[in-house]
Amino acid sequence: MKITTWNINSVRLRMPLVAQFLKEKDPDVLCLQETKCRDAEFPMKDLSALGYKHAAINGQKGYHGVAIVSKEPLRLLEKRDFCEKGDARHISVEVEGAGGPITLHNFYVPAGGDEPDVSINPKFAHKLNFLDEMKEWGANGAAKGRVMLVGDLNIAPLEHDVWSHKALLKVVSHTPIEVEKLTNVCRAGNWIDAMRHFVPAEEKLFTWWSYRAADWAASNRGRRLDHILVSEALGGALGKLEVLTQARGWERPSDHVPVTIELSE
DNA sequence: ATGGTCGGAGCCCGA
Repeated sequence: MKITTWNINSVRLRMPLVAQFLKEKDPDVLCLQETKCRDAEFPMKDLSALGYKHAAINGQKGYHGVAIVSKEPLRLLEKRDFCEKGDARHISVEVEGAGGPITLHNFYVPAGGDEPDVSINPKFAHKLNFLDEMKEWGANGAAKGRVMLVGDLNIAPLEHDVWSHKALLKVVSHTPIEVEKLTNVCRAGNWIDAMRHFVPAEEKLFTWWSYRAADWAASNRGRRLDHILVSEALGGALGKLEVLTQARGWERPSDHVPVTIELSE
């Protein structure tokens, strides 16, 4: 089974790229973040025509929004309102894997604004609170059984998850406090970093490149903001990883690229 | 030395 996570930055605008991706890579399940539209505006007809007839959608007007689409049936489990702000940042489903049902969580963690200081930046405080709640949620049983957590976590935790560790120490997404919070999330749920299972920690690994660079590929100032975590029970099922870096060079791209994992069971 | 660019909404905000 192939599962892809992709921050699409407006699913309506990017639907031609989604179609191109699905035709080329043929994943079983696609998890999207930043869909930026209400559920009624989600391009379900286009996706259905591509063979993705099953969907679980948690959208809102203009901001955030997550969705899971699939070739095989999905069972909606929850749309959890972390931090109780009414943001559409989580959805979970059950999907049938070769070795039994899998619980799949799709997250869009708050970006956190520009200033890494909770006393002057409420968006940063929201991000840290969101991560604390994720930690509690994982510690209280969410990571038990066959569970996968994917999405844009808006944190690049390791030194080689950013183009320059030193230059980004005070830049939101790579500050020590955020890295510590995400590390605590992983510890509390015994989550396995599936991407780093395949790519050694000493190797650069990015999923996002800013729109502000004149030439994203030449400067290659990327960050690994998108993640795939699996519970211990799925650790042995990890088959293959593909980060589709070239998608950043497509016509009118998202600033994030699709990340696909294969599960053997 | 510190902009630079997107998307969606509606002439700014969030990323």
